[in-house]
Amino acid sequence: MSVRTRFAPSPTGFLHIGGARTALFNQLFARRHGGQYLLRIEDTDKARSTQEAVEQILESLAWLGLSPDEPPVFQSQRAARHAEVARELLARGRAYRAYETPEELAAMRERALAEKRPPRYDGYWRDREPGPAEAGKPFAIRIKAPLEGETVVEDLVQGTVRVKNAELDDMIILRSDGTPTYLHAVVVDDHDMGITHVIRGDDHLTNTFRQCVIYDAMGWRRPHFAHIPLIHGADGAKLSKRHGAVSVLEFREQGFLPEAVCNYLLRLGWGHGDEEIISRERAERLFDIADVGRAAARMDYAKLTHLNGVYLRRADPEALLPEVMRRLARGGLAFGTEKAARVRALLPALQERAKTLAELAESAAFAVTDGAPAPDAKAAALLTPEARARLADLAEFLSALPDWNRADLEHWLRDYAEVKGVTLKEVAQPLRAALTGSTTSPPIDVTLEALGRGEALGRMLAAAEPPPE
RNA sequence: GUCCCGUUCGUCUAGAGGCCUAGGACACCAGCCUUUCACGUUGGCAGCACGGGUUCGAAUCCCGUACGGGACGCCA
Repeated sequence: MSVRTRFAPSPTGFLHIGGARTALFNQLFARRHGGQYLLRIEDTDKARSTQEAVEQILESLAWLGLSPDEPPVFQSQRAARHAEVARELLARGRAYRAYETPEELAAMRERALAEKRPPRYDGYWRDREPGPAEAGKPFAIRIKAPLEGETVVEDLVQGTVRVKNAELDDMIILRSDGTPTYLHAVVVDDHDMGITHVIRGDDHLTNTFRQCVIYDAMGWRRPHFAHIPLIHGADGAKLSKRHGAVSVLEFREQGFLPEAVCNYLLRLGWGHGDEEIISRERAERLFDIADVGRAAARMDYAKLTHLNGVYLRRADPEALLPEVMRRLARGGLAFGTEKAARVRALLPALQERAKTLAELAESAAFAVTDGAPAPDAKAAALLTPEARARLADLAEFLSALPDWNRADLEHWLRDYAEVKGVTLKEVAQPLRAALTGSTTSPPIDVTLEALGRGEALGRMLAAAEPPPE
């Protein structure tokens, strides 16, 4: 049987980074085994599910290259089927009608907790026929869990996990309003979708036993299960907003590359020897769910950022250009083709120095301003009266160059420094301050060339003037 | 309260009884490279949670303890 996996988020909010990893593992596992990776939107909770969330999840997955191999299944549209299976279980005597109201059950649970007993349903209606008093009363359908023995799950990640059936109670599979509960809907859908491997967060591990009851009652073959650990924040607690970015789209906004995010997520909880940089293609060949660790991993933004820098350096500058332009334009900088050309010329040198697209755009900003940006404190300190005089002199010297290209510029700059009896650094740093308003930039020859003769000389002369008081 | 799961440098991990005086990566510190910043490079810091077994030999196997996480809903 061909492998089929699925990612099943509920659209009650944005897709967070932990969900993305679950999706990634599902896709990689399916690809590794030549199978399909599907998506099911678990939107049975009408009150909390939103269309915006659905769209955000789809967009997040698409950005990460984790779009499913088949159109997504919407759980809410399968309600009739869920009810049908519940009725079948009832007909087969594997489930029964229970007439307690939600309020009564809540009271029972509270009492149990107060008496320090496990809050389990007592099975009151399990072997009882409804009497005249129940006629017309709403009822929920509960499944009959086995009373003796134990349920064993061979989890691909967690290993053999077993629980005594006495620990299991008869859970509700169909609510009194006819809608299915989560546990029930998942089993029916996974079965109908032909899911062979359920790969999900380990917060579902104990749910698995209860789902097995349904599989067994229907006589359905249980899928293989793999429960992967959750991602935690830097402090070890469940990942949440206060730890920084958690939404996938937030990472995109902050300028992370999808390949870098996936590579990072892959290495979180999984490793292949000492390899750190692993392409998607390679991951599809190497990934084995059995190698995933059993302990929760902590989100490390510093490492993600480093990895992003690696991918950014390797990226094709032309592919990066539109996004950099977009960010510059959004930053309120208007510019035409001439300025765009400067950015393009600078990009290869800039991308070596940036860790994120946000940084990249920021570092390119000086090229599209009108004249040099106002110097920052360090740059201003470099523009001493002496340095300004030198800039004027240097501008005159450079204006005489027959060609304006990087190689010549470097040559003549070195020559100039030697003639003046100063180090190249003493020439380059004030020049950098004049051109970029900053003490850091790509190599000075590259910067000069990218700005173009007119703009570069103009900025030098402007900086040569005494600063306004 | 009951049940389930986990624990190797600060973080992510390699490690499947001798190859481990525990390897790599990020972060951090110091040096080198250098026109700045990055990159690169050299070196450093730092870990098998604890206690018992088993064994000639344990990070690796077993048991307990501690600590962390998760589940116990007519939520998903």
